[in-house]
Amino acid sequence: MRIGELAAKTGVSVRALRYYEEQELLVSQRSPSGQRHYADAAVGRVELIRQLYAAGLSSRTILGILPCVVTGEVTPELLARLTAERDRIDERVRDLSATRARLDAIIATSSGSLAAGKPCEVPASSAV
Amino acid sequence: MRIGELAAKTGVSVRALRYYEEQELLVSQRSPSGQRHYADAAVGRVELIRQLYAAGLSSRTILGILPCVVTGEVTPELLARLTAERDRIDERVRDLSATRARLDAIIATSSGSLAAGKPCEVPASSAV
DNA sequence: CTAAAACCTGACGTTGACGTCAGAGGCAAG
DNA sequence: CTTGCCTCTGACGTCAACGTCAGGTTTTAG
Repeated sequence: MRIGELAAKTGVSVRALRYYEEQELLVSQRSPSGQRHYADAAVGRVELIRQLYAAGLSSRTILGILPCVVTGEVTPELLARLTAERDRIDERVRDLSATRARLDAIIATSSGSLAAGKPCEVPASSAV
Repeated sequence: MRIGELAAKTGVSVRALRYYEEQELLVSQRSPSGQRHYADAAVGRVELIRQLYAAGLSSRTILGILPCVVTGEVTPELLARLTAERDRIDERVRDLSATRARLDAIIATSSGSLAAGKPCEVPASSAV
């Protein structure tokens, strides 16, 4: 398939796909005229790239761990990198959960108060 | 306290603190000569700002919800905003957890294989 | 055959949260 | 008083992940 079709299938812009190739995250076969052609597997590949971007990894980092995610060939060094990224994600989830709890506490108390027509109060932990 | 001390206490750069003020996230008393002075409460305030930034909110969004997080005064509109941001965080946590699981699966199988000296294999869900 | 649609490369523009530098003023210690 | 650190206000620089535009080629539909 050509780049437009891949873009349509993945919901990623054509520009982004060319950017991924520039970053060596994605490869393509070139036709004699220079047009990019992709195998069906490219769809999954792009989705994987998007997922890792969404997890906050940079293109540089993704480039580092992509080979082993794709092939399963894992050197001890790659394993360390994977573990480091997993731990970073864990930490991020903890941070997000803490923030979520903080917002949720405000939502819970204030929506209750609003419903009851009472003045709003908020837990001391939020008072700054 | 002056800006350098606040920076030291919060681990945030002086430049960042001035940026927060520019974004109206943080206020300061000015001395006659124009120097910024902060109350002790500013430390907690800066930490709150950092937490919200870390949760992926923009300065614009933080500006929108800060008043109610601080004072607990919540209008229905603010409540909607809070809820929207909480839901965004939830979604983000789900995405991150999915990615984490994917990395973890690779880590688990490959580290086992490495220990056993066997060739590495990876779950089909990861093969792209 | 021809026009539209898709593709190419190259290069500059964008956005957010600051970093960094210039030039000038403020403030406690010796 | 002056040395040295802190602070001030601009204002330009940075970085990532693309967006967008220009100018030209290729493919496809009729």
